Order: sequence, then structure tokens, then C-alpha cells
Amino acid sequence: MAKPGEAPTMKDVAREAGVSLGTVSKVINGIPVGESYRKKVEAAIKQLDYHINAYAKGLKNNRTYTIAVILPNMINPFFGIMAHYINRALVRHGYRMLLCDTDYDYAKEQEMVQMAEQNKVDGIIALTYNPDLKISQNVRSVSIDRCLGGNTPCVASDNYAGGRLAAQKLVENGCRNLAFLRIGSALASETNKRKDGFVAACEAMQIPCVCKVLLDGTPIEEFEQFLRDNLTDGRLAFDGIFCVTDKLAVETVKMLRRMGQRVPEDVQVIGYDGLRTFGDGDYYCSTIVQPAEAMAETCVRLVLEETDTNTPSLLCLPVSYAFGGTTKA
Amino acid sequence: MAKPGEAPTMKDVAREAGVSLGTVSKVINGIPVGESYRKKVEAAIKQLDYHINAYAKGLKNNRTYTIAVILPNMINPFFGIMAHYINRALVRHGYRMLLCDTDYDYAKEQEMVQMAEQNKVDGIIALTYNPDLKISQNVRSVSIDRCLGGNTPCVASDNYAGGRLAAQKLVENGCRNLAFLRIGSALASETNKRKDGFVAACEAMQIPCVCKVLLDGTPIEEFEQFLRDNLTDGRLAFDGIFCVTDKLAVETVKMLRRMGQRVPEDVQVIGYDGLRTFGDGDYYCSTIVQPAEAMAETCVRLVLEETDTNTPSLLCLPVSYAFGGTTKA
DNA sequence: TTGTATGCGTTATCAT
DNA sequence: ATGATAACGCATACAA
Repeated sequence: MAKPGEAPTMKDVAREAGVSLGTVSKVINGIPVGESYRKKVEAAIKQLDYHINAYAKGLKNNRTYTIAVILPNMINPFFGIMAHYINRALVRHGYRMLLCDTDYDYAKEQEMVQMAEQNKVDGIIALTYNPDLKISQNVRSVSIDRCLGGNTPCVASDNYAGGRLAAQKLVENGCRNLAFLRIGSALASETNKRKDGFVAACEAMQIPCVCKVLLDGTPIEEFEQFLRDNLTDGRLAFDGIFCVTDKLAVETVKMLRRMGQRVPEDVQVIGYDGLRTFGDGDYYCSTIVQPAEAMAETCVRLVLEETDTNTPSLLCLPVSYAFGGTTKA
Repeated sequence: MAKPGEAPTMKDVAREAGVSLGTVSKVINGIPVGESYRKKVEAAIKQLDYHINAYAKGLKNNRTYTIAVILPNMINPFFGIMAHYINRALVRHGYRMLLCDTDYDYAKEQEMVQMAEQNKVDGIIALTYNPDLKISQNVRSVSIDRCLGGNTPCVASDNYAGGRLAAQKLVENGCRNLAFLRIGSALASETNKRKDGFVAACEAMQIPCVCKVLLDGTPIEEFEQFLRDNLTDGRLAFDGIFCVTDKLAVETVKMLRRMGQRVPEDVQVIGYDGLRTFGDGDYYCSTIVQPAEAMAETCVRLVLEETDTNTPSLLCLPVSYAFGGTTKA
């Protein structure tokens, strides 16, 4: 080894093998080279425990084989699942994942994008909220659940169809008075379409439907108040409720039970996301399942794809319904 | 801009500002420089939307300000939480996180370590299972929950104390016949100490205690059989059960209820991990809480620390008890 | 204080 | 087919 303590370089390998630098490079990159040379070089590589320096390589080729993935956090299970499947798809294509956790902080979101650009990543996959996030057009990018414009395609579950599916399932199960509950950001996001699809399906089926939409930060008690306001003589005005997320659905079920309502006998509840306890256990509730794996793979395909033209600006992936105990089976 | 489409370099900035390359470098690195020059350079940087190339910088300094974090997956909520807090601590120190999801695959674990070495990361934080994982001593590394030897310190929750705490809480709550349930890998891991601490505390308190330890892959039904075998006339031989994880605790509670036992009235159950529904909701069960944030910060501190000597080889962080409805309040 | 020149580890373009 | 050599973008020792 050249300098003990320092990692060996191609030069060291070349010296050890008694060949030139160029030959070593060729062996490493699979470019044809004399058999005897190949063997000598390979022996030297093993001997020195040589590892190629990805930074020097990246500097040379302008490709880093790294994709930055920007997500709000890893504590919300949905984001964890996305990170998992994105990573898996990336690795399968020989790429690495630089993961950036923004903690829902707009400023951090922008910072992370800049960091990614500095790091010369080959692409960015981002799920962000900052309404005026600026992504350089020089780097390939894909957004999740929010249309950013420019040439950043957006990947989402088919939120509209999901909303419709929820309404259909509730009605199929006998519900005749529906409600939609949402708490979330006021920002334009694909997830808003969950409500639109639900309402449209209700109208098509001529089923009455009431919507209660709260802004992030509103205490959850407001929903309880809303539900109590619709209670007369211990009987709730709704027999089916669609909640914008599984988390809200679970909270809602708790509230309903506190109010003496039986779920699913008196009221049926459907959430959205398809989360499972401990990540892989039971569903928390009956739910519209986001196709997380397909979404992740779509993101990766788009971010690695060369062709820029003819790319759809929005890709909605099909959702499905899963029984989780809060609807009639 | 020099070549449209290509990212601008320091050279472009120097030309634009009418100064030399070295001056630009100094401005960027905060090395004192004439006021007028500073302004010109800063203007040019803004003008060209220049971003420093982290790869060239890394090549030069032999520092990448990147840490590889190797975890089994992001679907298990505990790993997601660790990733979140590790990322946060890293960012606070000006570092980036290269996240590697191994899917519990031994071969992938080793691959990821090599990838990290190639990528010339400044350090590795890893939670792995491969019993003969080989980490180069040239790179700073920290392990979670498993002692790897070499100069790789191990960070874990105080599993032994956690086991003891579980026994104490159960006995405090009136239990007199305890059981320990575990399903997991046969490998040497810090988590094995949960049992040791529990058993030791039982002995110290002179409380009888039965252990049932299953290997990964065993059908969960074996536990149910075990419990049924300890059922006489509808009365279970145990009134307190400590499960090695929250997940197992939740499964156990379900089994107990299926068998007609009331939890916590007839049997109390304590898990380990401190997981919450949806990441930040309620505890799944009464539990011994791992100090995830402190563990993450400890890992980061160790991996970034210069000093190599006097580093403990094992750091156990204090756990706490949390009520989650499966014990008497 | 400012500019110039060299080298980091790699790849690619040349002669040989 | 192989070897020498020039970049890639940046930091820095050294010269001006």
C-alpha cells in the first residue's frame, strides 16, 4: 500500500500490478484488455482492497448515481413506506439514495433542494409543501402528491377515484347518509381530490353528503363537536363517514365510540392511505389503499428516464379498498 | 454563463466577477478578502446561480460531509424513527445522510458497507444482523444494538434495565406470576438482555417467572398454544407478561382476549420499544420506551467525533416506562 | 491582499 | 492493445 492509513488509489493498483493507470481504469470499467493484464490488475485490486472513489468518478463523468429523496419525515409511516420502496427501486437500478427529512419546514425544503443541487445528484424526488418551491430545471425531478409545474411530473395515488370508491363502498354496505371529514393543509395538493371524488359519487348516487373540512392546527375536538351537533336522541345523522386519512379515521372511530355509537354497526368509517399497525400488521381501519410500491417505482422510473418529452405531468395510480373492521364486512 | 445548460463553475464566477479563481474560492470559504472583491464575487455568484460542486470539494479535502446510515428498512416504525432523528442530528452538524435500506438481507448489508466505502462517506451508522459483517477500519463507524468489535462502538437502549423495569412495574401493579415472551433472531444482540434483566429482577423479588423464546419464522400460533397450555379452568397461570417488542405485545393481547382473558384486569402486558400508532399517536400498549432521539444523537456524536481513544465500546441509554392501557393504571 | 500553479482520483484522448 | 497525458472543479501553498 502506498501510504498506510490512506485508501489506495488506481495509481497504487497500477504500481502493484506493474501496469499503467489507463489499463487499470479499463479493467474496472469492463473495457476489453489483455487477459494476463486483467488478472494482474484484479489480483492487485484484491491485494490492496482497492475501492473506486465515487467522488472522483462523479467529478469526471458528471454523474453521481445518487438521487436525492426529500420527504417531510420518517415518523409518519406513509413516508417511511415511500422511502423504503423508492430506495429499493433505486438500488435495483444501481443508484443511491440521499435522504432528506424536512420536518415539514418550508425553509428546509428549499435548503434541501439546494443541497441536492450542490451535491450534483442526478435527480430529485420530493414530497413538499412549500407553495413556491424553486427547483432548478437543470436537474431531473419528480414530485409526489403536488403539481409543481415546470417539467416536474407529479406522481400520486388516484385520489379522485379513491374518494369515489369510498362512497361506493359505504353505499354498497347500506349507508344512506354520508359525511366527509378532513383536517389538513389549505394548500393545493392532489389529496384535495379525495373530497371531490367522494362528493361527485354521492351526487351521482343521489346520496346526501355533508363535508366538514378543518385546517391544520385546529383542535381535533372540533370534529367531536360537529358530530355531537348531528346527534339527536342518541342517533347520528350519518351512517357512513369517509375520513381523509387513516389517522383521522381512527380518531373519529374513537370519538364515535365515546359518543355511544357502535362502529361499524351504527356508523361505518373508511380512511385513506392503507397503513398497517407496525408497518406490516393489520389495517388500522377500513381504508382506501395507496399503491405505495407502484408510486415509488413510478417516481424512480421517471427520475431516471432520459426522455423528457411526452412525459405526462400527472400520473395517478389506481387505489384499492381494504377491509379493516370499521365497515360491515 | 460559460456553456448554457452546464452548471457554472468557479472559473465562470471568476470571469464574471473579473477576479481570479483563488479569490472566488476564498470568498466561498469565508477567508478574508478585499471588501470590493467580495461584493463583486458575491454578485457574480448570485448572477450565475452558482452552486459549489460538492464532489470536487470532497475529492480535494477527502471529506464528503456525508454519513451512510444502514438500516433494515423504513417500514418498521422504529427504524423510521431512528432515521428521522439521525438525519436531524446530522443536518444540524452540516452533514448529509446516505440512507441504505438492507431489507434484512445479509448480503445487501455487506454490499451497502462497501458502497459506503466507495462513496468515501465520512462515517457509517449501521443496524445490521450479518454476524460476520466486515467494516473497514479506515472509516469511522457506529453500530446500533449489536457489538461488532473492532473500534466500532455500539449504541443501544439499556435493554437490561428495561427488562428489570418491566418486571418491577408488573409486580408493583400486583402481578405475582410472570412470563416473558420473545420471538426473534438467535444472533447475539443487545436486545437479548431484555430477558436477562427481566429474569434477574424476578429472582431478586422472588417472583416466579417462565420464559418462552421462539425463533424468527416460528408461527405465532405457538405462543397461543403455550398460553393455552397454561390455562386451567379459564384461569391463566400468569397475571403479568413481558413481551420483547410492542408488536409481540399487541399480538399477545389479541390472543389473550381470544382466550377470554381480560387485559389488564386478568393479565397485564408490557411491550418494549415505545412505538405509537401513526408514529405520533397513542402507545400501542404499555411499554418500555427506547430513547430513540438520544440514541440517534449519540450515534451522530460518536461518528463525527475525532477522538478515537477512550471511547466506550458500548453505550446504553436509559429507558422509561409508559402506560398504554395494557397494565393497571 | 491577490493571482498562479499544482494536485486530488478518475476517465478519455491521444500516440505508440 | 497499452501507456502517457490532459482535463473535471476545487483548495491551497506559494509567488507576486
